[in-house]
Amino acid sequence: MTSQDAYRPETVGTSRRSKITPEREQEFFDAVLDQLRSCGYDAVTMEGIAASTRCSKSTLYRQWKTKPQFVAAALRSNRRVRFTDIDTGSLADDLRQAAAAAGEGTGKDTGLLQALGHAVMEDPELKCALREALVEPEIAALRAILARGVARGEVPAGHPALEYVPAQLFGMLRMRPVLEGKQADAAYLVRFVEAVVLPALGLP
Amino acid sequence: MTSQDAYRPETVGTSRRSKITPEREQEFFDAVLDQLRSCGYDAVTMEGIAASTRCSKSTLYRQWKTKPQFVAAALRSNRRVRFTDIDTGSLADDLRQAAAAAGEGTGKDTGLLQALGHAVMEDPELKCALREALVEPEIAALRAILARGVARGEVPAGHPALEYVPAQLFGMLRMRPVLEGKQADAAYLVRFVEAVVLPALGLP
DNA sequence: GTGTACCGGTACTCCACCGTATCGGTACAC
DNA sequence: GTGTACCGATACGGTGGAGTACCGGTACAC
Repeated sequence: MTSQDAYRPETVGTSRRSKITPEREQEFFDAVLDQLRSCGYDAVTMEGIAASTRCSKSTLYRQWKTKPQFVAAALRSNRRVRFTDIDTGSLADDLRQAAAAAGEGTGKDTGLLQALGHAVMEDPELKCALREALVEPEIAALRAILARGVARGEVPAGHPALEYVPAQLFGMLRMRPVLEGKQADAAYLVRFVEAVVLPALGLP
Repeated sequence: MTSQDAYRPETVGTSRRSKITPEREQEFFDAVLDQLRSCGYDAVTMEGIAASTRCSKSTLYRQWKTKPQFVAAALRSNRRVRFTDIDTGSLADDLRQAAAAAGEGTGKDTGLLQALGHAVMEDPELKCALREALVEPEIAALRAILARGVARGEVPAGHPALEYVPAQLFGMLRMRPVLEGKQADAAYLVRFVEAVVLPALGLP
């Protein structure tokens, strides 16, 4: 009953059948992701999402055939890379910035990873969506940062610590809440990079 | 097995005259833990456990009032420390051995942590059981290893990398399956310790 | 032999959710 | 105005698991 005039003219004349605007669709996805993060995969129910977004179950099932497909679509909508535009010219500073950026979104992507941990094992489509939405883009961006550092000669190619850098960052992000009960914020991750990652790579 | 010291039905007021032997009880717990690891918390059903252990639901509900309490009891039965008896006299060797030991049980405790990730947020008893069964004993043992190294003067007290060692080990254990799709086995973890942890601590 | 207390089995109620079907209302096309 | 296609609401069938209730069987104490 509110945003009915937010519509795209160029899609009207064609065969656009759904009256769900992209903005409305994003509301559905946001509700799914919020619920995933706060209560886990099994707590995401079509009825719950329908109620919290004030639409009907029918509407959801018209757009997505099953719950896993719905959740997968929500994940894909979340695809965004945090580390892509980091390039300070110095590997140490790049890694500090990456750590800070990872700490920014704390409890968001990490929570999704946690929530989907086991659901992923039963639905391949979900697994695929999770990987391409959350895991691979971040890993690729981090590897690019490292490759630039190697190309500049800051670290010798094939340095044994190189391969562990992405897993270390994500691991700390993931494990601090479990071990210490505190979120791994930007300051914590930057300290970690300076105390462990840089020394292991032979950087100041 | 080996639970007589920590478990005595006749001394606990709750257990009346149960005919469930400790060995039989452990069968229940093992079934719960297996199911947890392979399919997640929600996949653990009282009916399923009863069927797979060829007992009746009634029997389970006579011993444990609810499913979360049952799972918590299973977790507590799993309490055992892997790092306690590591003491080679050298911090580097201790850490190598700890890494190897952590890799041994790969996919066991790690799987449990993963499976209970979100269920824990709704049941405080479960959360408590998880922490005291899996998290805190291992952390304490690792900290003891590090403290001995500091006491021997191998690493200066207050070295900034010290506080991250436990989280690093668990983080790698947990993240490699996600990032690379492979289990973090003992060889992988030992390589990690030698490539990252020891250099960060200033050890050879 | 008798009593007791537990075990296994099963049937049951309750409830939540998935996914489908139906219906009235309404925005837009023509 | 008329038609069409979608939306929201709601009701429904089906499934599956949490707990409960009840039963017959049986091991053990005395």
